[in-house]
Amino acid sequence: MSPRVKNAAATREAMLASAGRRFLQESYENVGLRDIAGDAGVDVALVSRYFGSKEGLFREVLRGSKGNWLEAGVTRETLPAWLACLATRNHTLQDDRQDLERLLLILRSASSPKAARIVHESFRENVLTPVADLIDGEDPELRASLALSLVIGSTILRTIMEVDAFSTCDAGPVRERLLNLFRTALADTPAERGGASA
Amino acid sequence: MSPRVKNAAATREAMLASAGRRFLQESYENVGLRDIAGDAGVDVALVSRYFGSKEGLFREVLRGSKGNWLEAGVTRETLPAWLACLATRNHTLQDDRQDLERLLLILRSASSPKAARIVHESFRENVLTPVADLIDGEDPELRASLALSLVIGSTILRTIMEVDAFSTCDAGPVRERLLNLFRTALADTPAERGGASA
DNA sequence: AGCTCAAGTCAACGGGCGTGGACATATAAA
DNA sequence: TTTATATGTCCACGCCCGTTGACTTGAGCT
Repeated sequence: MSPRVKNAAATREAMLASAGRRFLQESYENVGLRDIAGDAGVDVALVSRYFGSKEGLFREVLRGSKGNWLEAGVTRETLPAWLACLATRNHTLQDDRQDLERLLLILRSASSPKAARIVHESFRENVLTPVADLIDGEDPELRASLALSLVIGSTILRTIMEVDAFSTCDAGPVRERLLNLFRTALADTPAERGGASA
Repeated sequence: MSPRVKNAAATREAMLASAGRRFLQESYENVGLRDIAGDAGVDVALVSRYFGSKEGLFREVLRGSKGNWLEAGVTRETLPAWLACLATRNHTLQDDRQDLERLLLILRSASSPKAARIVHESFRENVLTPVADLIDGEDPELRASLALSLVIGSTILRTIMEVDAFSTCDAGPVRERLLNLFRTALADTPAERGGASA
C-alpha cells in the first residue's frame, strides 16, 4: 500500500473522527478497530499505537466530546424547552449540534462491560451533574434524573427501538406535551407545574 | 465427563433459564453460548442443536417471556400507578414478577445488530401496543410512547447507568412525582393533568 | 439379555478480534 | 547527501466465538 502522508496530528484526528462516527451508530462491542482504521484510511496497528487500547480510544472519544453538554446560554427557565427540543431532534450526521450525538454515544454503549465504567462516569460528569447544578430547590438530582429519564427514553425509543410515534403526529401538540412534562419533572415542589411559559 | 441424565424437555428448560438469566444481565453480544451451556450444565453443542443458532435461542427466550406484559388487572385508571411502581421497582433475581425482567431483557440488547430485529418486534408487540390499546382518546401511541419513555429512561438510569437518585430520596415524594408525570403523559388532552388522585 | 435411537459429549473448524514486534518510508536535521 | 527519528505498514500471534460432524452413552423396548 502507498503509505499515507505523515502528519501525526491529522491522522490522530481522523481516527478520533471515524471512531466517533462508528461508536455513535454501533455499540462499543460491535465496532472493530479494523473498521475505524479503515474509515480513517490507516492501518489497524496505528490505533493501538496512538491510544494504547480500544478502551483508551473510546475514552478519548468521550473526552473529546466533553465540556458543555448543556448548550451555552441554557438557563433554569429555558431548560425545559431545550430538553424538549433535544428529545425530538432527529439525529443527522454532519450536524454542528453535538448534544444528541453525545447522548447517543453514551446510550449505545451503556451496557458494554468494557465501556461501562467510562460511560457511567461520562454520563454523571457531563450530563447529569450539569443539569442538577442548573436547577435549584430541593432534590435537584432527583428532578434532573426524572427529566433526563424522559430524554433518554424518548431518544432510545426513536433512535434505537425505531419506534417514532413523535414524528407521525403533529409537531405542535407533541412539543406542547413534552414541554409540559419537562416542566412537571423539573418543578421544585411535587405539586407545582412549571413557571412562566413564555 | 459424566454425561448428564437424559431428559430432553428438562435440559431444554435449563438452557432457556440460564440463557434468560445471562441475557438479562449482560447483553446479547456479551453472552457466550459457552457461558449459557455451562450454567445449564450442558455441552455447548447442545445449544446450537436445540435452538439452531444463538439468534434462535435469543428469540425463544423473548418468546418465552411473552404474553401479558401488562399485569392482569391493570386498567386505564390504575395504569399510571402501575407504571410508577415499575419505574421504581428494583430488579431482584428469583422474582415472580417478571415485568421488569422482560423490559430489561429488551433494553440490554437493544443495540445489538444481531438481536435488533427481534428486540424491536418484541417491544412493539409486547409492550408498546398493549399500553397504547389500553388507553383511549387521541394519539394513544404517542401518549403510550411518552409514558414508556419515562419507564425506559428511569430503568436505564437505575439499572444500567447505576445512577439511582430515586432511592436516595424519600420514597413518598418520588412516588408522587412519578405518578404526577405518568398522569400528565397519559392524559387525553395536552393541557389536562390526570384525573382523581386516589 | 440384546437392540435401537434419542440425548449428550468431544474435538475441531473457520473467522474475527485486539495487540505487539519487526520492518519500511517520508520528513527534517546535519 | 547522508543520517536520524517520527510515522505508518505488514504480519502474525493468541484468544474467544458460533457452529458442525463424528462419536459415546444412556434409556426404553422386545
